Amino acid sequence: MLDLKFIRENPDVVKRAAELKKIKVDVDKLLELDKQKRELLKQTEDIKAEKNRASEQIPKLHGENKEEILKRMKELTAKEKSLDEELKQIDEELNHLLLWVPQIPSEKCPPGNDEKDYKLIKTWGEPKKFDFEPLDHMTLGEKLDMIDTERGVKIAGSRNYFLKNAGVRLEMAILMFTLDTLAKKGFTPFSVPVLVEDKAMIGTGYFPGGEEQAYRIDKDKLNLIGTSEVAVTSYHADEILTEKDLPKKYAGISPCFRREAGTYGKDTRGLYRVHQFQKVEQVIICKADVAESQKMFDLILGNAEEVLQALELPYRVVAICTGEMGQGQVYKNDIETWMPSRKSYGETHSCSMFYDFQARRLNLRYKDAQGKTQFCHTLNNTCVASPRILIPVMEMYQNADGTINVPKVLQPYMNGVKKII
RNA sequence: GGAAGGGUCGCAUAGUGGUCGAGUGCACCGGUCUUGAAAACCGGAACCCAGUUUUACUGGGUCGCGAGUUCGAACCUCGCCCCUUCCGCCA
Repeated sequence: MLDLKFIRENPDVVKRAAELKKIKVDVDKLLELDKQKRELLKQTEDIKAEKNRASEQIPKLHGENKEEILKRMKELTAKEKSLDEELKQIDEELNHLLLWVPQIPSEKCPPGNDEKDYKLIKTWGEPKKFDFEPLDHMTLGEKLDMIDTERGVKIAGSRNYFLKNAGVRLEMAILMFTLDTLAKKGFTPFSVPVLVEDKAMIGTGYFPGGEEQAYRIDKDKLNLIGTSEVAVTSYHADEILTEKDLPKKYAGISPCFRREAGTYGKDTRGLYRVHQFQKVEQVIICKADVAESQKMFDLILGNAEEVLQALELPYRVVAICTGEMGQGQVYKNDIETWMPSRKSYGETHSCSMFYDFQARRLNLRYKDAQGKTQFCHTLNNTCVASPRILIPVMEMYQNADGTINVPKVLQPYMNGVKKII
């Protein structure tokens, strides 16, 4: 959500942002409603002020004077009621429109509409050259009895899977290694509710607009989260934090659920695109300062890179173009990790900064050093997501005989096992 | 799921229709006093919206949320949410 004052003063900037992000929102209508609202507000507040003054007098009055003023009060109340009704309608419409207004993308974002327009920021490591014909993670997983998608689909439909045996242990090892890495850097781990109310989905910017991507438990009006970001960023909603307690560095771990609507027929083989996965997510809540936000962005991007480097997986970092950015994002980088079976880099991480977009929706504030109350800035980045990360791990570490070496840093998390056979 | 009790400015509480413009205690911030601290005393302090002459002032709103009764609601009525205790069920 943007500050209404900002929209009033910069309508063209807002319209341009909506165009770049391909979001349909009638800014002129919004400003017209805003104007109407303020006019009505003035009228109803004048009436309320008169009523308040009269209320003080009434107990002191008697007889005719009193009858007269009571009559006047009745009239005022009737007028007030109809104005309030009108105001309520306009306010509802205004708030609805406001929820669609996008955050202004940073100047640094490459313009464009799809992956072709991403800008390469950096690459790390070299795609591996095998001296044998490498297998893909599915073939390896079936051979080593680590993955069973056939039965996953049998009981849960397409894009579902079982992990088994070393598959389970490998996933848990990666998650625990990542959580430990973050804990050492002062991140507080969170295990979160995966079913949340609408306000958390709206607060983090997923609703309205993302309803088709979320599983919905209608009976209880709850939604399955697609990322622990939703719960962790909402953790301090409606609170006023203190500047000296910022930044908050949080690490959420949770199962994540995505309907993958509109991706029919895309990435159907293997563990790349599935309905349920596990993720360790970094969430930052910091003071409202652009330089501080940038610093935090670099920090959480660096943390994710550090995990990939520890796993010795080649990757690259790309800047996402405006047309592919979310409504609330100011700037976004993806990390793509080399996946031999795809013969390309595949998205494994997504790092976003929001400035105060989410904080405004969540009513998440802090008192600054001068004692002024301000909206916080928020950011988040994947630290690791499984099973997608299992694709490069299994494929990069495979041997000619179909066994898989366990990355060195994960061995302590696998009871010292060095090789999956 | 059933029964009872409860939700007031950080915490604890007072408040049963107008003087609540929400009192008191603790905690907090500033000051006086003190070598310093404590104590004592004095003062201050929430949040949201609108407007203006914009480091300030004025008006409006906020006692879990929403509606109703009334000239007027923290207070009365109804609905909802949440918490506590007991019973039932249960990983």
